[in-house]
Amino acid sequence: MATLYGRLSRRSCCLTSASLTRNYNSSRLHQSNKNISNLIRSGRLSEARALFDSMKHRNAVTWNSMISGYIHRREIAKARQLFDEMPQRDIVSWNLIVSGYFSCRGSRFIEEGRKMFELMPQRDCVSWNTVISGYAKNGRMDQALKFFNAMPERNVVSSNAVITGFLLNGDVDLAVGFFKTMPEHDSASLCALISGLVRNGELDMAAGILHEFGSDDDRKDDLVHAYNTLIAGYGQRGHVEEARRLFDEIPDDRGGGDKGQRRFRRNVISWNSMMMSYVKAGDIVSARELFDRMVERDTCSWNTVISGYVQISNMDEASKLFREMPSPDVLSWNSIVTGFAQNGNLNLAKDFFEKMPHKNLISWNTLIAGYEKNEDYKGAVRLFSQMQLEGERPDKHTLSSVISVCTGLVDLYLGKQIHQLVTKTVLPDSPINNSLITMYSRCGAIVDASAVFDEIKLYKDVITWNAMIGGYASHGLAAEALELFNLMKRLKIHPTYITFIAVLNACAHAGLVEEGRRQFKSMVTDYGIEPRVEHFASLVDILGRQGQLKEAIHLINTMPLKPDKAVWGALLGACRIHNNVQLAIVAADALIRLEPESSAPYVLLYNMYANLGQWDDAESVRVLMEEKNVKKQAGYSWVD
DNA sequence: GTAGGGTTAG
Repeated sequence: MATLYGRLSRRSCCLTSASLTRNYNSSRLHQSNKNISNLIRSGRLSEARALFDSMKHRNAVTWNSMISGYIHRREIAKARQLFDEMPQRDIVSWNLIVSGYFSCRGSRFIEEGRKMFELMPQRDCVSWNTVISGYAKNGRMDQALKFFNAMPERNVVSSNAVITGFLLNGDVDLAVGFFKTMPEHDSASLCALISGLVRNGELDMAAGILHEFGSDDDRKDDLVHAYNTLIAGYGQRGHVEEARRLFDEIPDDRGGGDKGQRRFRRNVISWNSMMMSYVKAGDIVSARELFDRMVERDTCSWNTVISGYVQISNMDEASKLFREMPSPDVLSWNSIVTGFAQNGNLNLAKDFFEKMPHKNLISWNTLIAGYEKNEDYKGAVRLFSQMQLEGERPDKHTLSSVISVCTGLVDLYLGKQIHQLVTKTVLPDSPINNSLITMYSRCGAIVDASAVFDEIKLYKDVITWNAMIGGYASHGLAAEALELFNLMKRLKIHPTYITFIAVLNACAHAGLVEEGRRQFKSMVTDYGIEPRVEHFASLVDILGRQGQLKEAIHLINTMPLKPDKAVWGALLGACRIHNNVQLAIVAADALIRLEPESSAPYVLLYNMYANLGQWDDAESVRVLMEEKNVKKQAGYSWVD
């Protein structure tokens, strides 16, 4: 008995301790794996790697998690290195490495991904779908379809990837046709189709399909996703009524105890999307009404309504909500910084910026753009260097702001440095090129401006043309400006009112009265552009410079718009050139009415009298100025 | 740990 008991207990004791050890080890491994994936999820890749390196025992999941971490960061070389070092690769490792190559830009990577797919010891549905969606996302639908057709067993995911691919290429009809011939749809198929149609601007077609296929019972549980996409799509484009109609079609999620039974009902994203539609339409009252009616709000709900108040510059309400919200994230902070910066309150914007627990690139860009817009150029430059010191890499939004800063500072040296940074770090897009052209021409470097213009091979938008024509005009290069304008017209690029401001300015600088009149007329009759006060100012400038002062004042008296300070300023400048004191008094008088605090008209009149030797009159202008308590501003000299 | 779909900030 005792022997038997002893044997048994010894044996079971043995067994128990072995299995305990095994269990202990496996649960430790499991815990470490979980820690790795949590670290990766929160973006702490190097900590994950340190934990990975410290682990004595690893399994395939450990390796695969680490590989997927590198793939998410687009560090494919490191992912590949781990893949090669891995003692035993399973099918997930292979799928990961294939998807890693396909998610990198460039055909070299895609070919490598395909090569890895072909090397796979075995393949499952995921492997095939990875390749199909990889090709589809890179616009290679020929290859995607080739693999789709060659696949031994397809599932819905395969077809959904094809739909997404068609829609990324803008092939709306192919996508819809493919969807209709699919053997089975699931909620993701419908959602992929709807969101692709929305991206292609086919909102009403999307609504039709949603109503036609959305009533199938088996997908009611996820139908709300498709509705949300379409609500947001209508909202983004300002069709708030259509958005609201869809929102009202979804059964309400508030009150009532039958939540479990009703599968198709509003969720937080439906409410957020509807609020966003109102915010986009500038209807903060309706957005707020929805916000107050919501039962469950998430961070995005708060952010949406806060951004609504920021948009209408109601910073009291925006910051009140910001203080009330439970857990503000980077977006909430960025909205508040945007709001204060837009309202010219740079100090508060900076205060909030410095208090942020986490900053991202957008935080920096927001503040730098705010400084630029408020013309605190030195502050913007300080922030830009601070940003780089703190290891944040500027993107094209940053650089675009900083180029405008150089324009504001008229700092050609800094401008050239930024230009070099642009060439090294980003693919310059239209806004970047346009601000480079403006920067160079403001800094007097018209040759560099036209070099930027000439280097744009692919696409010049109308703003690019305007910037270049305006640059030539302000440098007095009327022939170049007009030549470019003619080229633009030959290329069928439709000029805007800004183009004509530049063209008229060019005529003014070159003394081309008839050409100026002709262009002004052509603007109205050939292009249907309503003349603005700036155009009249240019025309007055054109006439005035050539001494046609009577024609100029007649134009001012008969123009259909109220002449502003640019119009009267042009006349006053012309009077000075041609020594017409009588008319100068009229112009100066009008300018003083518009801007009583400005000293410029007084100084100009004073100098004119002085030039003519009429010192008594000059003195009376100075006395008048003193009486009206106008201070002479820097930059205006008593001496002409 | 791998393939397809939804909302917010510059």
